[in-house]
Amino acid sequence: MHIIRSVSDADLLFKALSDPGRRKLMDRLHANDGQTLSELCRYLDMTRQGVTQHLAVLEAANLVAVQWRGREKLHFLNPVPLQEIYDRWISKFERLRLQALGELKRSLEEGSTDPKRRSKT
Amino acid sequence: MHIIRSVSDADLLFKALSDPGRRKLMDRLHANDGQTLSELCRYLDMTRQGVTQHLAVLEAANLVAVQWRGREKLHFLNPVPLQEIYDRWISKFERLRLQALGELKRSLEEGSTDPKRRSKT
DNA sequence: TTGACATGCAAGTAGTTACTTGCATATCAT
DNA sequence: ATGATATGCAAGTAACTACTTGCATGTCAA
Repeated sequence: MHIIRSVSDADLLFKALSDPGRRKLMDRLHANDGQTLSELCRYLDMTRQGVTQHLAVLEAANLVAVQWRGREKLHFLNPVPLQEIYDRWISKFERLRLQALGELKRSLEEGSTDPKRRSKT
Repeated sequence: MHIIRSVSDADLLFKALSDPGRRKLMDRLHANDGQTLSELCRYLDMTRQGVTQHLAVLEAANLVAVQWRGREKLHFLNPVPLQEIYDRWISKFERLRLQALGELKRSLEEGSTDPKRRSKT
């Protein structure tokens, strides 16, 4: 008995990026934006339907936008959601990282105590 | 018949971040680093075992490090892998984003053509 | 030493995900 | 018009994920 799952923007975004095939599609579009479905199929070892479904996930996460040209579907990257990941997740933890680096440096200079292993006094 | 799934570092990392409960744990640790398992359990509406398993995924992705103090298991954030996401995924697409902003600005100033919707001539 | 606390390990399960196959539809070129 | 191309939609399935329950183990405090 699971409770219902959240479907926030962040969820769609991280879920979309959690598959190596989808990340590969992002990479291929980064190398050459605006490719058709058939073109993108060449890079992945699966059926066209599989690729279609992966692209649909990327679209749902707003990482890829499509534009029709006749019978062809062109795919374009939208880098904005990635920036949101940075703002929400990377930059927030950046301070912590620099702080940890500082502590490491300091403890190395002082020569002894590991900053994480201080006793409970 | 699936082929075997990749288990690269990037995969562990994105998979770890793809669950809202695990992201919540990261947030709680960000607010207060070094909490025990029992403390972290208070924030999530699931059994201790569920939380344990989520923390194990974060550990496997190297996002959380543990340290034992008697019978208590303390959890500490490691922000370094997040930086790797930035280097590999965000910064790479940053140029594209700025470029798109520039094109948008230009096309707004010129007043007419949407840069993505140019005809095939 | 005993009981309460903090945690681990193993097995079971419902729901989700990542595919597949098969068929239908629209567009382009001749 | 006809065939080749580009794609969509629906249903089926194996593997995976996110949990749960039950029991075992180690540590602390009186």
